[in-house]
Amino acid sequence: MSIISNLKKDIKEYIKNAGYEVENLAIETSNRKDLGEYQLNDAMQLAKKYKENPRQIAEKIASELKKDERFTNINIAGPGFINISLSNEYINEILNDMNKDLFSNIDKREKRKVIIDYGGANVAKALHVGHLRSANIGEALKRLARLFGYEVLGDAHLGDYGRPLGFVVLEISKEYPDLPYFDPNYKGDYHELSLPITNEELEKLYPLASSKAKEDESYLEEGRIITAKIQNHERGYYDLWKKIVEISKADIKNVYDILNTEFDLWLGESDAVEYFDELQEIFEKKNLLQKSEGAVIIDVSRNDDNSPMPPLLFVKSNKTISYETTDLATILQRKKEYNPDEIWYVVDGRQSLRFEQIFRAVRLSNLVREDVILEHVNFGTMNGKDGKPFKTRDGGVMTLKKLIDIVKEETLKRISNESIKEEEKEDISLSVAIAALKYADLLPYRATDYVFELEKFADLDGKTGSYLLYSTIRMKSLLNKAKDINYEKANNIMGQSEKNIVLTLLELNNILNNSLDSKSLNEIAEYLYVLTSQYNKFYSENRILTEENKEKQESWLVLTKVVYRVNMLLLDILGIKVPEKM
RNA sequence: GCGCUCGUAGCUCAGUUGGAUAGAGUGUUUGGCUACGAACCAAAAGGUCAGGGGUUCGAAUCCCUUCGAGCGCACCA
Repeated sequence: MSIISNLKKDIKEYIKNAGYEVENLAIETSNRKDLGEYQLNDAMQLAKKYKENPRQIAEKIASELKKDERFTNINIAGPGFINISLSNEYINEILNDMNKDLFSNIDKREKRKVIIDYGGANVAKALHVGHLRSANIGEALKRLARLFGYEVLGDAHLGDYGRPLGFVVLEISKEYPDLPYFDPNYKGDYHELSLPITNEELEKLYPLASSKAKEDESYLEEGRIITAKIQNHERGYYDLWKKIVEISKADIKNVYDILNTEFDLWLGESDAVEYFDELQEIFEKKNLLQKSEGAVIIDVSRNDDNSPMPPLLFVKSNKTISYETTDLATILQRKKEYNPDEIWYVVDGRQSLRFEQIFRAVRLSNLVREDVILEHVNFGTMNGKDGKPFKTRDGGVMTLKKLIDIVKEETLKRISNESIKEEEKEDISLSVAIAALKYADLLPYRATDYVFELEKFADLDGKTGSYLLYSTIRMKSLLNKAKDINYEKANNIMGQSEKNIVLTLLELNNILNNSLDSKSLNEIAEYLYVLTSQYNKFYSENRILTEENKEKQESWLVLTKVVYRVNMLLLDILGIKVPEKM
């Protein structure tokens, strides 16, 4: 068990000895550091429950706490706040314990199998800034859950099955009508053909087709027909579509690689379609399918709904499968192939109604066990400064590649370290740029609506990814220079700056648990900054390598090592790689 | 119209199972490199927590209300 959990358990015991029972201990780091390091707020809450004077309760608890020599400076203030500080001996003990084994200070959880759906990339469409959050949050949640002992599969869940693909194929048929894919007499093997179209060209086709469709009804109809042809696996069209997916997937993977985002599964919507018939059977047996306006729908409304709940569209009136149905089929697929305990959908919050419909349909049909958790891990919408969906200055979409390039240019300018060779600068500036981007993206609370500002991401001073990298690299550099010094144990952590760092380290387990519970990374991002800036303050106040008091030096090096390792752990969870130098 | 989310420093955001004096970064002003890496450190200034009412020992946090913003409301995925 982690030190902090042990500590809480013991305090609960003291409260019990004083004659009171608490479920969740109300202890937190004090915001009155002049009075104590921790504040225990249970006395006031117990006063209501036991109908006693809170000051008297606090007195009784405090006298129990005073028996423990780990605590010092126990005092009572206001209506019944109990202030507690930790003894120097205990502070040193905490640090040594973390140095011995960092991971034993993180409370593991019962193993669960989780699939996280956090891709959202669409075939033949460039990844844009809107995909950043999904990738960053999903990837970090995957790593965080694994730290706690979960078995996690990340799925890219490619958008490879809708009308956009029909439009892209339609547009190719207009521009390259001579391709064998459109020749009904072609008998050869499509697999061996190479498509004379690059990914960049593919990405331009859908917007083009889409704008044409808006003006031209017959063009729209052609697109619908082709979409149906692909969905019906019609020879030629289906093969061309598979080729497009292949080209596009390679490019998407490339960008995800740069973002340190690694999927275990690269399934797409199309992979779930083979489960459609079985899905339909399940819903039919339960009598859940109804005909309405030429479509097949599922009524997912309930009597206690306080607003109209639209039905889930199962099959559209043009006989194609809706997005929601594809998701239902995917759930069936996941159940049969992976049998997860939980599925998390890291998707923009604007889709919450849709997920509500899907989840209701799952429950109505008992598609999965009742105890399987399905959760829409929603995140805030990305807008421009004007509050409208983000656009670049010329009104276009900011692609992720473009954004990465812009930030990389900024970081390149900042490299002033003379020991860095020209040929290393490219890699280093990219690493720093990715760190800056990911950190800026993960710092706000997950569900907060996102105001996208280029300056916010390109900023390299203050509370940024580059600050964390710089500081962490500096710690590593210091530890390297101290490698001939023998240091194993801290017993001289005395100064306030040093003690504050250990107190922050003590919070690690709480922070990680809170993050997993809220499925938001902002607490970890904030914690990294607090820990790092506390360390930097300490660093600027002391000269470790030339310190003559060897006990002090040894303690400081242990402290540096633990902070360094915590930083490396947390940066890894956020999906941020640390370069050797910068 | 109905529903969801929200309104905190000039700007961008934390803080919401109710805790003491509401925080950070940035920007502004100022100080610190002959230094273990100054992409750093220190300090100052900056607030009616959108307005009003309520609940209680205590409210940015919970309830009611007004104003304002964003999003969603079956055949786009």
